[in-house]
Amino acid sequence: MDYSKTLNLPQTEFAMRANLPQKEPNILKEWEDIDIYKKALQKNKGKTPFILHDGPPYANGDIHLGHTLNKILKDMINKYKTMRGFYAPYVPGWDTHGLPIELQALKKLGIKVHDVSTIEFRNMCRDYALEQVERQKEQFKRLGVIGDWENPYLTLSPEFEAKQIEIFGDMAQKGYIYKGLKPVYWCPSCETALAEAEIEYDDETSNSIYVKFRLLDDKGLFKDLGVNLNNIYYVIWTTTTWTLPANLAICLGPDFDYVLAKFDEEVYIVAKELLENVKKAAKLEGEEILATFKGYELDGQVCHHPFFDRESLIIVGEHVTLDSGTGCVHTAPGHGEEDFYIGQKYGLDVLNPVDGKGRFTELAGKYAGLTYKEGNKAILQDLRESNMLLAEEKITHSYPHCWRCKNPIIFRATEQWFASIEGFRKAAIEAIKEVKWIPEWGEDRIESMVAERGDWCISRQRTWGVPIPIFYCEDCGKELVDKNIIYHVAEIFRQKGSNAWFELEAKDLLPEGTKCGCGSDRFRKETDIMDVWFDSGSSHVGVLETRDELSWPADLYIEGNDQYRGWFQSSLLTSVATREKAPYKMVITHGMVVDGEGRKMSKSLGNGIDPLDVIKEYGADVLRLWVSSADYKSDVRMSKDILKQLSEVYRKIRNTARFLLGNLYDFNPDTDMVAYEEMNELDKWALLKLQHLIKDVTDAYENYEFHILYHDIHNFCVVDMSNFYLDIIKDRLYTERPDSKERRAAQTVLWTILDALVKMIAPVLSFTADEIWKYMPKTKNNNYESVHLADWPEIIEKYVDKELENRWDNVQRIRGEVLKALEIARVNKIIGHSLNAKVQIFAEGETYNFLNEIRNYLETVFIVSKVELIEGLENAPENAYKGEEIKELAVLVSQAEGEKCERCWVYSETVGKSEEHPTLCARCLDVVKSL
RNA sequence: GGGCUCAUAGCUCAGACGGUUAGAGCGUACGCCUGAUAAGCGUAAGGUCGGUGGUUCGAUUCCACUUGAGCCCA
Repeated sequence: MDYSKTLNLPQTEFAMRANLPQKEPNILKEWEDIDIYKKALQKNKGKTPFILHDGPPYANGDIHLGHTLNKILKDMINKYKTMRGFYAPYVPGWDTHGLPIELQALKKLGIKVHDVSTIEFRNMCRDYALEQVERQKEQFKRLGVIGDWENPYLTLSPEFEAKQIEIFGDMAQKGYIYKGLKPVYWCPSCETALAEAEIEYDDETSNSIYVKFRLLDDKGLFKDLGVNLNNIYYVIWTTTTWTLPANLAICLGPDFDYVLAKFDEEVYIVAKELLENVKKAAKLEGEEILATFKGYELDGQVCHHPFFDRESLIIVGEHVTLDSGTGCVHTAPGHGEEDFYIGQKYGLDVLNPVDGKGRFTELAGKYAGLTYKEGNKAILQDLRESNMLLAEEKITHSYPHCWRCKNPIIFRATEQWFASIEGFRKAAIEAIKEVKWIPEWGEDRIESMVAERGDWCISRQRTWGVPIPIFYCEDCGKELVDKNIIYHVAEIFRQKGSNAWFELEAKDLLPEGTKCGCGSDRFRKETDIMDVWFDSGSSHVGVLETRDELSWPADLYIEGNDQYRGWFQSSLLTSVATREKAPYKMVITHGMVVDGEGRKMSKSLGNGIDPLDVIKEYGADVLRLWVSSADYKSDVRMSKDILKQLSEVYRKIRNTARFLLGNLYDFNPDTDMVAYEEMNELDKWALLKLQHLIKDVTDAYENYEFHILYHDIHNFCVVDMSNFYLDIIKDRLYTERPDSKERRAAQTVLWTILDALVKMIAPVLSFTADEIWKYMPKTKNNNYESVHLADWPEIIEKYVDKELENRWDNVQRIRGEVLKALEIARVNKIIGHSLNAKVQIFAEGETYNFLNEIRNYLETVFIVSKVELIEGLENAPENAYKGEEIKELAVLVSQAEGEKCERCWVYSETVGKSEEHPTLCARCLDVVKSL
């Protein structure tokens, strides 16, 4: 007779092979069909809100692992919060303006900017951006991210633009917006500003010159040197002669040594390390070192400009290097970015003597009218004649060129709009302190960045963006910066979108009857647009304040650590400037995605991994598991090996769930549950372990430490379940009567565990959890369409029995010793399967007493056919295994006596006693008879 | 060059107010099972805690420097 038919073997349709790439899209479809996002919101309507505000990715290109990490983290948080009963709306967004989209749109259509009108071009950019949004949206959805995909936020939407303009208006009213000069890349032949992405580097031959600046004021530092001050010169080095008219300072490295080197009558100040370099260039020798000073000691001295009747200040800056030159850096804030920033610090003017065509203006005095190239020659000649030129050489170096006309470009100060940070810097730093930063060092990082940053240049000489809503009087040229006018423009944008700025004339954009202070009513529009960081930095208002389901401030922002300078900061600045508070209560940062060696992923290294490929091969749940597995506070690694490991872990969790499902095929939790009090110790122990797991996993979610719960869940599946509890209770599940109390008790435990487990993995393995959910038996009042709509598992305190835990810790220790003894017996061919074994345990003292207490569990827990407990170690034969960890214990393994029961595989001397069922043991006989 | 950050077994992570042989799981090797079966179980091997120096009776844990890596800036 085939007794296997009388066993309760696992049955389930839940497939062992996940086949996620095929299955996930169907689950997505179901979510969409039931509108799971709306349902989850509906369920928690009126409960405490939790607002995670999405940082908008840039709408260009396919998503990469960085997006993947970011979006899945957000999704795990939202799903967890939803299950905890929070009202957690998630409105994803996109950053849709900016240069890369301009460039991509042009490239895609194969046209040049001037081929089309501004409006046409802006519409093309918009179309391109929207196309990219749709593309990325599908990819994000495929990751299993749930949110309001039907209605995301876009920085190009009229409502958003209007809000942004209003923020600008509020800042303007508080006096934070001003116009100033700042150097930008400029092509004199195209007469246009260039962005960094529009620059190509090419070799160029230039004059490399060493110029003397005569000392005017030594601040008393050199008075003991016995040198005529008129003979002391700072020597600078430059390759852009034409920028000398704009020189306002000489910058030294604060910690470098500077020498006063005397050659004949003249004394030159240069960095000690570069003296040889200067001597070589100027063909000098035989110096006398009069003194050495640190750069910071010389700070504040004053020189005379080499050819203008003007001063040049000695300053210090960290950007000075000793790679080349003299260590004394010619500083022209109008012609260099570093020079500009250091100039801001020292309060220097931004002198700009060059016009848009690259010609010197009147500010350049005698050179006015010359092009900068002609100026190069004229200035050089003058320096030679006035004996201010110490040396000259020709050098070939890499120099920026315009990508369009291929001509060399210049750095030139132009008028730009700025947001003054000084006005609200203190408030910003106060606001930072009110925010919870994870990791904690984030607070120091952003604080020091805000403390040290310069003013925010918010204007861009571009087309695809939100216009700066400023007008200029046609008659007197004065700009009109007025909150009411700006709000008026905002309202027009709200109705018509920002294209209105380009479609309408100034008078139609202004409130009726607007007049300049000079009496004129004729105005022209500003042509610059805003920095895209101002766009996304306005999202806390543009999104949180415009949607009924959201509220300001956000509970959480979570982005990569590159956003301290980006979105975290731009959001903070616009928020503090207009609302005196941070727009977020908590900020979490994650690291960047790097390869298996910790190196950044790049095309050239060929070490990149495409999430879309991973989805095709493994499925999105494996990516989600990856996100949960890593400690995202530092950089997160990804490689083929890591993927392999993840899929193993996935498999283990899946198979554990599958085994639980397989043994619940005939279990109805509404009618078959066994009360805790009626369970045996082992079952109670399993429930105890589950309580620990719930506690640890919940804590980990609360602390946003997903890698902790990843390990907890995996360890629970492997150690507590697979290796121990599940292995042990197979016998009971399979061989007892289906409806016996013993089997129902085990099933009650399995069901309780599966129910909690599936909920706890749902935020991570969102697809798999829902698949499991579909197959598992559910109680009437917990029968949601999706696990994502279910409630979080609760800890049941009475299951947390410390004494039970100690006892079973002890059982496990003893089991460890027995398993070693069994393994030795296996190696010696005494047994194969552990059920072949009879185990004799010799013990004394506490150990013996304890074993005696749990005597009835021993066969079960060791999964052997027979255990004999014998008091007294001295009774153990020589060949018995001596406990390694537990000295009061020895184990002797032998082949079990009796016959192997055909049904339960336990060896028993009762086998053969029945004539009807000669191959069954007594226990199975009872069961079979009763069926 | 500057600011911030990271560095524990092949992998992902624990750990310690400084103090006995630094833990887990996976992977690997070997074995068992064939009633979780493209599964399951067992045993074992694996680390001079990135390097150097210092503080200390004692440091992987504290300090300094250094190497490699990442982000931002210059």
